[in-house]
Amino acid sequence: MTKFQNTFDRAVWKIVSEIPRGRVMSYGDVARAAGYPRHARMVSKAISRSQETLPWYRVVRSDRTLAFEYGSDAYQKQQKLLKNEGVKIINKKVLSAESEKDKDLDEILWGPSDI
DNA sequence: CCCTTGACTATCT
DNA sequence: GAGATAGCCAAGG
Repeated sequence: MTKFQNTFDRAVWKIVSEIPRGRVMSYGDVARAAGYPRHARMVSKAISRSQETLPWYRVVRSDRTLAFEYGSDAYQKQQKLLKNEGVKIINKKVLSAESEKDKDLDEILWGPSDI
Protein backbone atom coordinates (compact mmCIF):
# COMPACT_ATOMS: atom_id res chain seq x y z
CA MET A 1 0.00 0.00 0.00
CA THR A 2 1.28 3.40 -0.95
CA LYS A 3 1.01 6.30 1.43
CA PHE A 4 -1.36 7.98 -0.99
CA GLN A 5 -3.80 5.10 -0.88
CA ASN A 6 -3.79 5.03 2.90
CA THR A 7 -4.63 8.69 3.34
CA PHE A 8 -6.92 8.81 0.32
CA ASP A 9 -8.82 5.69 1.33
CA ARG A 10 -9.44 7.03 4.82
CA ALA A 11 -10.72 10.35 3.49
CA VAL A 12 -13.03 8.62 1.04
CA TRP A 13 -14.36 6.08 3.54
CA LYS A 14 -15.13 8.89 5.98
CA ILE A 15 -17.27 10.70 3.45
CA VAL A 16 -19.04 7.59 2.20
CA SER A 17 -19.81 6.43 5.74
CA GLU A 18 -21.55 9.75 6.31
CA ILE A 19 -23.97 9.47 3.41
CA PRO A 20 -27.42 9.28 5.02
CA ARG A 21 -29.79 6.38 4.36
CA GLY A 22 -31.89 6.82 1.29
CA ARG A 23 -29.49 9.33 -0.28
CA VAL A 24 -26.72 8.91 -2.83
CA MET A 25 -23.59 10.74 -3.96
CA SER A 26 -21.62 10.54 -7.19
CA TYR A 27 -17.98 9.42 -7.30
CA GLY A 28 -17.01 12.94 -8.20
CA ASP A 29 -18.99 14.37 -5.30
CA VAL A 30 -17.23 12.05 -2.87
CA ALA A 31 -13.84 12.91 -4.33
CA ARG A 32 -14.51 16.62 -3.92
CA ALA A 33 -15.93 16.23 -0.42
CA ALA A 34 -12.89 14.18 0.57
CA GLY A 35 -10.61 16.98 -0.60
CA TYR A 36 -9.41 15.32 -3.81
CA PRO A 37 -11.08 16.97 -6.82
CA ARG A 38 -10.78 15.15 -10.17
CA HIS A 39 -10.19 11.82 -8.42
CA ALA A 40 -13.54 10.21 -9.16
CA ARG A 41 -11.90 7.13 -10.66
CA MET A 42 -9.77 6.65 -7.58
CA VAL A 43 -12.83 6.83 -5.39
CA SER A 44 -14.09 3.68 -7.04
CA LYS A 45 -10.81 1.96 -6.24
CA ALA A 46 -10.83 3.15 -2.64
CA ILE A 47 -14.36 1.82 -2.25
CA SER A 48 -13.40 -1.56 -3.70
CA ARG A 49 -10.67 -1.74 -1.04
CA SER A 50 -13.14 -0.94 1.75
CA GLN A 51 -14.82 -3.19 4.26
CA GLU A 52 -18.30 -4.61 3.77
CA THR A 53 -19.71 -2.36 6.52
CA LEU A 54 -19.26 0.73 4.35
CA PRO A 55 -22.43 1.85 2.51
CA TRP A 56 -20.60 1.67 -0.83
CA TYR A 57 -23.88 1.16 -2.65
CA ARG A 58 -24.92 4.77 -1.93
CA VAL A 59 -22.30 5.96 -4.43
CA VAL A 60 -23.45 6.15 -8.07
CA ARG A 61 -22.43 7.83 -11.33
CA SER A 62 -22.89 11.55 -11.85
CA ASP A 63 -25.78 10.80 -14.22
CA ARG A 64 -27.39 8.78 -11.39
CA THR A 65 -27.00 5.41 -13.07
CA LEU A 66 -25.24 2.55 -11.27
CA ALA A 67 -21.58 2.08 -12.13
CA PHE A 68 -21.80 -1.64 -12.87
CA GLU A 69 -22.83 -3.22 -16.15
CA TYR A 70 -26.61 -3.19 -16.39
CA GLY A 71 -28.07 -6.47 -15.27
CA SER A 72 -24.82 -7.88 -13.86
CA ASP A 73 -24.77 -9.61 -10.46
CA ALA A 74 -23.07 -6.60 -8.90
CA TYR A 75 -25.63 -4.29 -10.47
CA GLN A 76 -28.56 -6.25 -9.08
CA LYS A 77 -26.90 -6.50 -5.68
CA GLN A 78 -26.52 -2.73 -5.45
CA GLN A 79 -30.03 -2.17 -6.75
CA LYS A 80 -31.41 -4.46 -4.05
CA LEU A 81 -29.47 -2.76 -1.27
CA LEU A 82 -30.75 0.62 -2.39
CA LYS A 83 -34.28 -0.64 -2.69
CA ASN A 84 -34.02 -1.89 0.89
CA GLU A 85 -33.69 1.70 2.04
CA GLY A 86 -36.45 3.00 -0.16
CA VAL A 87 -34.32 4.29 -3.04
CA LYS A 88 -36.08 3.54 -6.29
CA ILE A 89 -34.44 3.12 -9.68
CA ILE A 90 -36.61 4.09 -12.62
CA ASN A 91 -35.36 3.80 -16.17
CA LYS A 92 -31.87 2.90 -14.86
CA LYS A 93 -31.63 6.11 -12.80
CA VAL A 94 -31.89 6.45 -9.03
CA LEU A 95 -34.65 8.77 -8.02
CA SER A 96 -33.64 11.82 -6.00
CA ALA A 97 -36.01 13.42 -3.52
CA GLU A 98 -36.42 16.15 -6.11
CA SER A 99 -37.32 14.02 -9.11
CA GLU A 100 -39.55 11.95 -6.84
CA LYS A 101 -42.06 14.76 -6.77
CA ASP A 102 -42.08 15.03 -10.56
CA LYS A 103 -42.44 11.28 -10.84
CA ASP A 104 -45.49 11.19 -8.56
CA LEU A 105 -47.30 13.66 -10.77
CA ASP A 106 -46.31 11.88 -13.95
CA GLU A 107 -47.31 8.55 -12.47
CA ILE A 108 -50.76 9.88 -11.57
CA LEU A 109 -51.22 11.12 -15.11
CA TRP A 110 -49.39 8.54 -17.17
CA GLY A 111 -48.66 5.57 -14.93
CA PRO A 112 -45.25 3.99 -14.20
CA SER A 113 -42.60 4.80 -16.78
CA ASP A 114 -40.34 1.87 -15.93
CA ILE A 115 -38.14 0.11 -18.55
C1' DC B 1 10.13 5.72 -18.82
C1' DC B 2 5.97 4.49 -21.85
C1' DC B 3 1.56 2.29 -22.08
C1' DT B 4 -2.71 0.49 -20.38
C1' DT B 5 -6.40 0.25 -17.14
C1' DG B 6 -10.45 1.64 -14.74
C1' DA B 7 -17.24 0.80 -9.82
C1' DC B 8 -15.46 8.39 -13.67
C1' DT B 9 -16.99 13.10 -15.98
C1' DA B 10 -17.95 17.15 -18.72
C1' DT B 11 -18.87 18.36 -23.26
C1' DC B 12 -20.13 18.05 -27.99
C1' DT B 13 -22.85 15.93 -31.70
C1' DG C 1 -31.13 12.06 -24.76
C1' DA C 2 -27.85 8.50 -26.26
C1' DG C 3 -23.17 7.70 -28.16
C1' DA C 4 -18.42 9.44 -28.93
C1' DT C 5 -14.58 11.97 -27.33
C1' DA C 6 -11.29 13.86 -24.68
C1' DG C 7 -9.73 14.74 -20.08
C1' DC C 8 -8.69 12.92 -15.67
C1' DC C 9 -4.85 10.48 -12.44
C1' DA C 10 -2.76 6.78 -9.58
C1' DA C 11 -1.15 1.93 -10.28
C1' DG C 12 0.89 -1.76 -12.33
C1' DG C 13 3.31 -4.12 -16.16
